[in-house]
Amino acid sequence: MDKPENVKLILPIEDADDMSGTDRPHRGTGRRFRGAIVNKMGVAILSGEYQPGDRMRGEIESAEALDVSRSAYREAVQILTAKGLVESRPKAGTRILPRDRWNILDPEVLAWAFAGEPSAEFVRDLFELRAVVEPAAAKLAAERRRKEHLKCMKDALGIMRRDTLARETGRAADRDFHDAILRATGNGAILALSASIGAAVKWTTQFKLRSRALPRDPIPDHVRVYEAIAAGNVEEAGKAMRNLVDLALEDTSWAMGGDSGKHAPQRAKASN
Amino acid sequence: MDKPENVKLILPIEDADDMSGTDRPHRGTGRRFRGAIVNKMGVAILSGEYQPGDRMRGEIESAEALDVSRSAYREAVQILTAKGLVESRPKAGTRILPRDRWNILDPEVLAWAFAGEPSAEFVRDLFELRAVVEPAAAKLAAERRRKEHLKCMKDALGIMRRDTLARETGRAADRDFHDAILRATGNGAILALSASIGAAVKWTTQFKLRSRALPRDPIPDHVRVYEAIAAGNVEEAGKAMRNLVDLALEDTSWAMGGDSGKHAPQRAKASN
DNA sequence: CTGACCGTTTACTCAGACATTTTATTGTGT
DNA sequence: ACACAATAAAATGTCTGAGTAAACGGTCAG
Repeated sequence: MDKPENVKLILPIEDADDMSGTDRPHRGTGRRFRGAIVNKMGVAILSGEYQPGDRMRGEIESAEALDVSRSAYREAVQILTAKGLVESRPKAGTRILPRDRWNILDPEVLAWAFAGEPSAEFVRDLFELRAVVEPAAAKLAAERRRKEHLKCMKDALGIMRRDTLARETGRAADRDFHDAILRATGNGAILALSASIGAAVKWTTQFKLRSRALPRDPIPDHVRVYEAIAAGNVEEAGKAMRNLVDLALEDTSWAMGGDSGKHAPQRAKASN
Repeated sequence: MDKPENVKLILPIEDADDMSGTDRPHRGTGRRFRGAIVNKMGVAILSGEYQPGDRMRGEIESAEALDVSRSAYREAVQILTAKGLVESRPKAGTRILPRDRWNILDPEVLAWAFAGEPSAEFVRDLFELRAVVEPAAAKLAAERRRKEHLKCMKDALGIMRRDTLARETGRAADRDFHDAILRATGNGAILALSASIGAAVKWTTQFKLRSRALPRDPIPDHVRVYEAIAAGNVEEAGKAMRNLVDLALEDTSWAMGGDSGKHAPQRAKASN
């Protein structure tokens, strides 16, 4: 198994900021800098340090500032280009693209967005996507689930019950549960949203943990979804999942500081 | 094992001037090969020419086969890595990743998938995603649409009426219409699905054109969606859009040969 | 049969140079 | 004075060549 990304800066002990004249002995050739640079720049862009339209400094200058060769820096920029974050042209330089060109559903981009404090607006957007996709996914899963999917969900539920959302293992099981549902749809396109949904799920629990000492027990809601899917009850699966997401949204928007949306009436549809 | 020697890579679309006749000693440097290589390899992977698990040949060999320098080849591979198509490690070489790690919602990846004949299964998946997202998006749009969104939709409808789906301009207007709805949701995460939805829309019309000499007139369905959104009628917008997508799915699955609309045991593929 | 060792293969990085593209400026003609 | 073409400069794109670190696969000892 591979986890999304353990983003620790592999950059050597000295940071990019130049230490006074300490030159290491032939530091790092062949050490996989590229990933570190990409992470650094990705987080810088997603956090708003560089803003859309800004022009970055030239390749030579940037590479020197990061203390890497121009090739390594260029490969990093190519990756950012591939994710729609920047664009480079021969004389115009490398510019940050407007937000609507970013591939924010890319797992790595998503991780960069959540490396800092994501904006309330962004979290709300992800939640809305979740509210759109997950109930429909549950309905599809109820039609097409196989034994192995049910086993995954059941195992995840067991771990959630045992460890609760207070432990990381429990939170991971929560994500696994939702991921299993997406897999059970048998739809690759929907499964590709796993990272996005997972991020929203993760932040649900984050906000829950922050806001209340004793959060609502999530197990019953999850069990209802599981049982409906196991029974092949399509409509009930959709309803149960919708209820689950609505409750999560309620908790989260409440914890994020009351009425966070620029689009006001979110609470109105919560009529169960 | 031997790859054809004259794999003249497809030069950037803008210029295919020389390069085919006289082989100069100073063959084109500084000509933006990277994008061409990425496209070539991306299409090769998405079309199944390289299959998941396959190991590509080494950098030097591949670069020579493509007749570019190692740097250009490497930058291309980095882009494929960024999109989750391949993974390279020092001694293991560069391998194609399993399908479920591909970022198939990435606009470029999607384009590569449709560069060849996409599999019926893939088109079905995209359609299901569309059926999930678009009705919900229409409901959100009915709540939050602004004048400029309505204008976009109206303009697109006008062009569709004038040019029909027989002309490319008309088909582009169709995509613009659906895109405007996604923009009207005011949700960046949902808007990021624009490329995926657009691809599904595009193939709807493709299949329509192939199958019937006189396809169903799409205008009335679109008008119903537009009017519901303009009127702010949330439920009606959702219903109208669901109806539109259902009809499109009907046409498409019929044109794609048989009952591929239902997720039946159509595992016709060998080896999963 | 298990575990540690070691060489080979491969990607990763560095460095310096040149070509190309694009923008900004200048010059010219009407 | 304005439009348009030629030119200069700045940045990315590419090439070459070399050395380094990491992971795989076999080998050998326990």
